[in-house]
Formats: sequence, structure tokens, C-alpha cells
Amino acid sequence: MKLPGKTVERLSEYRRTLLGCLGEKKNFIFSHDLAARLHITAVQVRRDLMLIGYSSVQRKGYDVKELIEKIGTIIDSDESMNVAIIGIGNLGRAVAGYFKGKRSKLNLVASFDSDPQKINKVISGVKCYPHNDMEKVMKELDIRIAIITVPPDYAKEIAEEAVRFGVKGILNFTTIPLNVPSWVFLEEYDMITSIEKVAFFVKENMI
Amino acid sequence: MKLPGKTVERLSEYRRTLLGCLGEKKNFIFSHDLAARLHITAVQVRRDLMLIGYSSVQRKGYDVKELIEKIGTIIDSDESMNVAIIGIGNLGRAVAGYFKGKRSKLNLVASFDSDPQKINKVISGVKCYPHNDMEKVMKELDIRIAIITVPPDYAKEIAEEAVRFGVKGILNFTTIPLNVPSWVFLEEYDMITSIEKVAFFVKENMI
DNA sequence: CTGACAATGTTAATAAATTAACAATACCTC
DNA sequence: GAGGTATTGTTAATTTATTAACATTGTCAG
Repeated sequence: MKLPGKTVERLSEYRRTLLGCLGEKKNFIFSHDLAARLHITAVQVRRDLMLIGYSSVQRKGYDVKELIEKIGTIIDSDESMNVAIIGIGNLGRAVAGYFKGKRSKLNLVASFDSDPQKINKVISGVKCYPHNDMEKVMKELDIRIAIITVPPDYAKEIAEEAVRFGVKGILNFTTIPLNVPSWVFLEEYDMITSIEKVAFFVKENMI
Repeated sequence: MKLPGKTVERLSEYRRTLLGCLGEKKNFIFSHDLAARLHITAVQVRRDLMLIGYSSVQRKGYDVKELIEKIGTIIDSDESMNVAIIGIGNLGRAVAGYFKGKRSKLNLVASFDSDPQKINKVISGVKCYPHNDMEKVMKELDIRIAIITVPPDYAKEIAEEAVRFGVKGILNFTTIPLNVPSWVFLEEYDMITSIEKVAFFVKENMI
């Protein structure tokens, strides 16, 4: 199914919001309510759900459980997919934390680091392998997604290795933009940019 | 100066790339070279620079030093701006790390936490104050930007407090979408969404 | 039973962001 | 110094994303 990137992002957010609804025993939800929880418009919600072909129970809103499942059929893969974090420093551990207790199709199965202090220990719930074993471990565990949280100087090299060892998607948290072949999906996030952006608009608002 | 959000983000990236150029003694750069380093198009670079009114030395490309300064006059504030990190766990420390050794108009001047183990210690280069002192410290230090890296359950409350205590911009790294008054600039980043997005497109590419 | 309503799904309009196109211009070569 | 070239700045076109508009439909009150 061909979907705009932004819609995919929102589907992920819808699902988490809906899971929250289940927690509060809310079994039906209106588009405007779901929208309000995410600070977007109801039209956007309806449009996104139209794109994935979901229809509500008229007049009662969306069936929360059903919609969660529907979103799952769209954005989840059929079998689960293995993920590794490369560089298990502060940021790596923070990311690992997000996986804890989540049952989803995404399994965090390994982390890599070159610090001997960390190697072969379980850190933030995941075993840390030595950088030197990346090839073996990545192939054995069939790792498809790499989250790169290494210091900037190593980023390029690590990314190339990851690609060579079979990774099909990369989430890059370093400040170094990466090159990857076209068959690898790359998502980059740069914190510094976000911080400077906030600073810019704060400044502008004050003028 | 009124600029599209995306342009502001790229300006921040241009500047960092250009600083890298200075490091390698490269004093002039062509639009296509700068573009290549960031994996965007040369047109985009030229368009962005047009918006901020910068002109190159014809045929020699952009003067790196000059452009760095020009970008500074656009995105930096005149005086420096104080920043605090709320919640100095793994993620908070990772963010703090990005400030180290950077001389910029943004000063990370405080962190807050409620863990007694952390309070009054210097963590990742910044002093950690108790959550209870937020009002006093934020007002005394004139903190304008808050980076929220607390556990999700506290996010809303923390954000409200930060706004009440004078913050004008928030960068929210929790998975909880926040409400803020219109005069506060809010930027949100949700890691889980990014990860799920990567997983989705990996899946799609494989089909 | 029926009229009013509230909420949806969808098409059309608008806005934002990116890319293409191209004239202008300085430099280099011969 | 004339011609060719590489690069820019800018306008126009395209694409993508968001918002508005509205007909449709099931539900409920009376």
C-alpha cells in the first residue's frame, strides 16, 4: 500500500493514542476526539483513515480495537522484524528503553559497541555485542533495521557496514548525513537542528 | 524575517556543514557541493540562501566564513538564550552531550530531576536542580527553552509548569503530545514514530 | 414515523514545499 | 577579446500536504 510518509507517521501515533483509549476503557472514539488528543484536525484523521480504507460504525465513532488492528495490518510487517542499536551510550540506552515492555512486531535483539566495559553485558534489556562481531551477529539474527547512535566520527563507516551486513532500514541519530543505496530506507533525525529551530521561532515570536 | 520551518532546519544544517568545511580549510563552496554533503539538491540550497538574501562570489561559490556569519545573523538571537533540560535520564544526558564544547548562542544552564541521587550534582556538564526549585531557578536564570525528557506520565504537568515559569519554547521528546499556549513554540519528536516509519518502508520495499 | 442532528467519507480548493527551467554573469581559454 | 562554460538567482511548474466544503447516512427525540 502506497502511503504518504506523513500519514504513516500519524498512523503510528493514532495507534498509540488508541492503545491509551483501551486503557481507559474507551471503546469508541470520534475523529474529532482522536484529533484533539494529537492536536491535529479531525479532517486529517478522517483523510488518513480513508487512505487505509477504514470505515467507522456510523454515529458511534471508530471502534478502537478494530482500528488498532486495521492500522496494524497496514504498518506492521507480517512476521516480526529484528532491530539493532549500534552504539549503546546514553542515546542508545534511551532508545532501547522505548522497546521495553512493548509487544510489537519490532524486536530489539542486539546492540553493538566497542567499549570493552559494555561488551557481552545486557544493557537496557538487550545484549551488547562487540563491534567486531557485527557481521556474524547481524546475519545470524537477521537484523533488518539499525538504529545508529554512535559518535559522529564513526557514523559513515558504521552505516556502510550495516548495509553490507544486510540491513534494509536505518534510523540515523548522529549529526552526520549518511549515504545509503536506494534499496535501504534511511530516516535521519538531528537534535541540534530541532533545538536551533525552537530557538529561532522563540526569537521571532519575541520580536 | 519570516522563513518556512523547513528552511530554518536546513539553515542549521548548512551552518554545521560549513563549519566542517572550515575545519578542512575549504573556504569556498559551490551550491551543488554543499547540497551533496547534505543529500539534497543544489536548487534547494540556492533557494534557501535566496530567502535569506545571501549572494555568492560569482563563479567561486559561497564564501564559507561569510555564509556562516550570515546564517548566524538570521537564526541566532542577538544575545544568548538559556536552555534547560527537564529530566536528566539517558535521553536527557544524551541531549546535554550535544551542547558540550559548542560555543553558540544557546547555553545549557540547568537540568532538573526529582531523583535525590542526581540533585545538586553536575551531570553531563550541567548542574541538576531539584524539580521543586524549577520556578525559582527558571526565573533566576531566565530560561527560555525547555527540553523535556521526562517519563511520559509527567510530561503534561512539567510542560505546564515550564510555561508558567516563563519558558517560550519547548522541545518535547516524550511520546505524549503537549498543549501549549499560542505564544510558546512547540516542537515535538517521537522516536517510536520514526522507528515504525522505518519499519513500514522496509516492509514496503521488500514486497 | 419523520425531521433534525451529528458525524462520516470524499471531492475540491488551498497552501506549502520541492523541483525544473532558464536568463544572467563572471571566468577561463584560446 | 570572443566564445564557451560553469554557476548562480529567480520565476514558473509541479508535487505533496493540509484544509474546506458538502452530500450522505444512521440515530435519536418527539
